Amino acid sequence: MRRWDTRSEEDGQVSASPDVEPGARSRILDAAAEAFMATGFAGATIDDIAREVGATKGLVYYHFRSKFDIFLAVYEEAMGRVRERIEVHARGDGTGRDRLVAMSVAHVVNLMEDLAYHHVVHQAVRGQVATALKARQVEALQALNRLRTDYEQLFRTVVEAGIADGSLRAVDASLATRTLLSNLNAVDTWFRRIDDQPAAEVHDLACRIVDLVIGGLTG
Amino acid sequence: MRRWDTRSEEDGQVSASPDVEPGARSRILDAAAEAFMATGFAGATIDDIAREVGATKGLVYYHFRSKFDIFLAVYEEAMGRVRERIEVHARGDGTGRDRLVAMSVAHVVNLMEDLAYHHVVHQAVRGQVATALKARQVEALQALNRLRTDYEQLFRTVVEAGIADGSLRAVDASLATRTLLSNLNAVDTWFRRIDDQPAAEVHDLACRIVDLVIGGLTG
DNA sequence: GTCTATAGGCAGATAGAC
DNA sequence: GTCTATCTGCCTATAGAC
Repeated sequence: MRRWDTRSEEDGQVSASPDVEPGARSRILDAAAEAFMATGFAGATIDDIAREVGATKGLVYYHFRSKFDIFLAVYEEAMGRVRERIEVHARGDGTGRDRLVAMSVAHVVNLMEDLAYHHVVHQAVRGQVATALKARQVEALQALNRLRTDYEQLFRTVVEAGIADGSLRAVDASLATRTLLSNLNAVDTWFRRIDDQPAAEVHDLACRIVDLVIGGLTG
Repeated sequence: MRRWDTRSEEDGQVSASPDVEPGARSRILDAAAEAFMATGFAGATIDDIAREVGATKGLVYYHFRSKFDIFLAVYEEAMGRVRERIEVHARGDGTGRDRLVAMSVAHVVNLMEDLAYHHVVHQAVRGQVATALKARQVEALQALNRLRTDYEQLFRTVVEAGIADGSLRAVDASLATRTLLSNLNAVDTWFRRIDDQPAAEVHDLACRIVDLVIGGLTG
């Protein structure tokens, strides 16, 4: 994937082993995601981000051209991660309903684990980003929004399959998909991960939520 | 209810007849809600709000002490309106499910009609407000958050009633209520009212969404 | 690569004219 | 009541030292 935001090329490939110290770029992205979640894109300052990293502005501007470019990079990272996690479940040979449940659980687990990144996507989707954008930034943003639409399309295909094979009610697939995804995303309103909360607990909660969202409240 | 935000007392009571020109205060609140929705609390400027009203900063600061006080006033207005609309449906003699559906439809219709006000509540709940707050502002915010909690409690009571009378599945009432409300609120992510969209159409859409949220996707 | 210093602009808030 | 003018501080972004 093309990179629009980085100045240096130092960090081009993902670290091979998972337990090496993450590069400055990754740490900045993590810190930025947290800051954007806490006070919104406009409310977060570069100093906030730098402080969270344990550095100063200088570092941040060495790695990114502007605050909005950081936002774009977080957005891209978020979409890449969630897409990768969900895709496997979209294929598979269960009923539409089975696959939809698997995708939904994976989506919610990812949301819970990457909560701050998810919030950034949320802000992007809502369009709550208030800067005078340069042409290349508009382009990059649109490209990411397209990824986001493709992602929704993936869910829609499975919803349609479920209706066709009788494992889901015959509802309006378009409205149902949009409602489903926004319902799943709504978890970010109230969920806050407790320190050291075990993965199994997170997974269990995600399953219960998906059961409520897909199964409904009625018997 | 105590007023913390207004300097003048001119606008103390709501206009008796609905078709008089709304006062400056109301127009500022409407404009502020729109601005906060568009770019977030931090991103919106007082000049944006004033421009939308067709006035200048001076007017805004005559009616409100600070930007955050405007935010509080919008939040209060939003909670007052939605509470009033929902309360009647919580009582009534139907099953828990019937009442829950009625409340949910009313909630979504209100959300669609007061979309911008709803977004402000959303930001408040997420805590995406980034100012150094004065003691009296913290107090006011907490009071409104309490109203918000009470509102959720109203739904929870009905969910519990529905489980008790067998009209709803035996789910965890606390998680179900939180999920239900955040699902309903998630409509604000994608819904945008089309100009002059008739009320009947809005109501119909709300019913279909509530059917999906409460009834689920499975047969 | 990372820091310090600072330029430059914007926006919240106030004072005072009308 | 509403406007204009202005103060003030903060925040993005850059320049240049180390």
